[in-house]
Amino acid sequence: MGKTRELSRPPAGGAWSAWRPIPDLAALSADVLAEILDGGQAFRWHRAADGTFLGVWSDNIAQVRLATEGQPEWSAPLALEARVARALPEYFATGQLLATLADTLPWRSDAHLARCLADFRGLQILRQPFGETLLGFLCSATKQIVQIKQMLALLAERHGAEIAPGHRRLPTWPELAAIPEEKLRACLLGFRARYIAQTAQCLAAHTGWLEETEALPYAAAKERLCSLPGVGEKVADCVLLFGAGRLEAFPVDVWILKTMARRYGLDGWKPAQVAQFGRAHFGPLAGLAQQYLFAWERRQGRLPRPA
DNA sequence: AGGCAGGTGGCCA
DNA sequence: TGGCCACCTGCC
Repeated sequence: MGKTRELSRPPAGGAWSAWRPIPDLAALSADVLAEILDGGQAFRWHRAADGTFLGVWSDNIAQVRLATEGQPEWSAPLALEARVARALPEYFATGQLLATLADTLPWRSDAHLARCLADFRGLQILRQPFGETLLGFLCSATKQIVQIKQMLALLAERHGAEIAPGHRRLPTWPELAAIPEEKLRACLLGFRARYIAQTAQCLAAHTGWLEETEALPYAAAKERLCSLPGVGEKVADCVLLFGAGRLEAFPVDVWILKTMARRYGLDGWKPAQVAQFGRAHFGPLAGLAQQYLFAWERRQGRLPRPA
């Protein structure tokens, strides 16, 4: 194991820093790490054959892997090392102490939730850059993770600034506003290209709109997000959960609909009803609970797996 | 080979 | 409110 790791070629990006532990992040299983980085929260992490993940967010690039004891560790291109070191704690939301928080979920009265928590201990909700999270979930309509990743990879490759040799960030919203819809469409976006183009125009017309929205309380922030073209309740909740740390957001998509029907007997319930049930049953950490439920169903093979 | 896909918006009763 | 359908097109 150690040998193949040493023999495998480092990715592009020039010289890479030495591996260091991610501070304040407890040991994880490989399954849980994969759920965090490649389970539908973020779409710019790619797993190499040896299990190492390579990801980009804002102007940051990092590799992440598990040391032998399961301790997550990271490495960055030397030129970005200091910046990444600063950005990592926020991105992994290590200040949230979710392992402790998760204990306040109603697992004592919910046997299914209890086994999800036990099996995926350490599952973390990322705190991604708000604008990039919005872009990612605008791409997500009726697409699976593999394809969303493909769209964003193309957007970055063709329209994003280079941040290290061989690596490009996602285009910013001001940059997106300058791209004709046709060029967006060419990045495999399909009808989502129009949503992104129109949203970019909205944002360009209102400087500071995103930053203000991110700072608003949950309900007000969600309402504002839903006023953007292509953003409905589900997308807004995903953006707030994965891009703003609003753990009370409980996105309801077709999969959570199936999961809740199967595990909680909610057959035939409509999305709005399931959302209300979720908030009432799971409480202020409903979004975290949801991520555990997803992890469980994916392992059962009831959810599409990322490539 | 052809349907389907991790939503949203618009239109109709 | 509630249900239905178009929207793009790459992938299994």
